[in-house]
Amino acid sequence: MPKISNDRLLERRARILQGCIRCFSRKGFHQASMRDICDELQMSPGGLYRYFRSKDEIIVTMIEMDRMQWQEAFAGLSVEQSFHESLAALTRFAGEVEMTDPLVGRVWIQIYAEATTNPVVAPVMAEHYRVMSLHLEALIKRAQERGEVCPSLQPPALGAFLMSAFDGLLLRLPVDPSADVEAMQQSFLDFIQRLTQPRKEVVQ
Amino acid sequence: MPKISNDRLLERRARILQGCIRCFSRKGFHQASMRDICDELQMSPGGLYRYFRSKDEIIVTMIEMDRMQWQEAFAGLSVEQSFHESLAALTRFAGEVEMTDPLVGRVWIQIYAEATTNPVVAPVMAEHYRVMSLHLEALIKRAQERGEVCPSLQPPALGAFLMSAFDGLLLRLPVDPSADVEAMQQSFLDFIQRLTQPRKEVVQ
DNA sequence: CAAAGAAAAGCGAACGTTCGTTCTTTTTAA
DNA sequence: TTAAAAAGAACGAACGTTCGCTTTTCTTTG
Repeated sequence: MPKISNDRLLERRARILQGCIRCFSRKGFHQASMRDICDELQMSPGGLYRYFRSKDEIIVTMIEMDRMQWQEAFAGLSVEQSFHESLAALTRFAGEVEMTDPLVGRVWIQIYAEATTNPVVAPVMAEHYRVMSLHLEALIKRAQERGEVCPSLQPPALGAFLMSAFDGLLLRLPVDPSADVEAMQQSFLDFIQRLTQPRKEVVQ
Repeated sequence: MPKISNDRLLERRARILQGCIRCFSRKGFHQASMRDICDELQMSPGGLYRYFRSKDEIIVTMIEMDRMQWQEAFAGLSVEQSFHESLAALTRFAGEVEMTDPLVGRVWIQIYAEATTNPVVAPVMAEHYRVMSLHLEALIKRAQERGEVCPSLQPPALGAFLMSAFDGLLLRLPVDPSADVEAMQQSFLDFIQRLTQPRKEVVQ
């Protein structure tokens, strides 16, 4: 009874998701048909549907995998790192998993779009966003306690600002072919450093 | 010979676009069928296709209409306004045409998504983004010449940062039901004020 | 230790819908 | 009377998904 091992199953699903990213980034979520995905992966519809019950489940799984990766990224931050070192590390991580590979960035815009109308995707995406926001706000609060970030800045508002800035970068990349992701990320970090540093008046 | 007048034709097209916004925001660009749009507008496919040659042309027209509106918004800025008054005015405009009505915000995410893969939409969106960026950079340069914005900040990088922040807000709204658009816009403006104000060292 | 057996894994044709668009027909208004 | 405008039936293509069949692979057994 050749029941696939759990590791093999996860590996298969991961491989399928990679193929889906290629297809979605090439044609878009709804333009890429299940047949396209099958062709890309050299498998049959029947085989594909053994690993994902529906097209929606594919996109939902993508979001959940991303959430797990971000969870690890936040967990991997050291308390010894400064606020700006932490932000830089997170930015580097974002670049690696979402932006440097232009394929993934495109797919993320499509996931956001899908979440606006698809009732299966919406709650998963909302939860993803909520968790990310909380992580970022916690990071800001800690930085304020250590005097690295001006205490007059409200963590929820500042967190929203930072998240929006980097999310917005995601929107720009496919539309601006001349954009240099890493240079932009670095300049964003510089701006944030300048914005958040405590004022002399406040320190005194 | 009832040939429609030019005004009436434009009015018709505008009404159709409004209906499309309702449909797209409800179901998404690809999930909303031409039939859905016809039902929403109480017209027939034949009638609809008299005003738009294809579904792509609808979304392209939406982008071009938006570009014209923004062109007017930038043109309407007074040279007497301070940089931050100008930004506030633009933000208010963005709120009115794109964010306060949650329908439109959703549709814009879909337009971005469509632009990542649809070869008809992509160049129109790229041009839209390019023009917006140039306007914003020009505004920043003028502000620097008048000493309202720290001259050490690079206009292209700062412009990209500001645009990303507000674009990112667009992404957040449908995903975060608790978000208060206007409060967030205000806090963003405050952050930008703090970020851009000239430093004492530089002024001296 | 091979061969039988069983059940999961994989396949791909086929399903019923629905899609964007076209085209012929009817209505409308000058 | 006439030509534009609106209507809506009809088109072929393509969609996500299903389902019955074949292949593969591991356990069990002689």
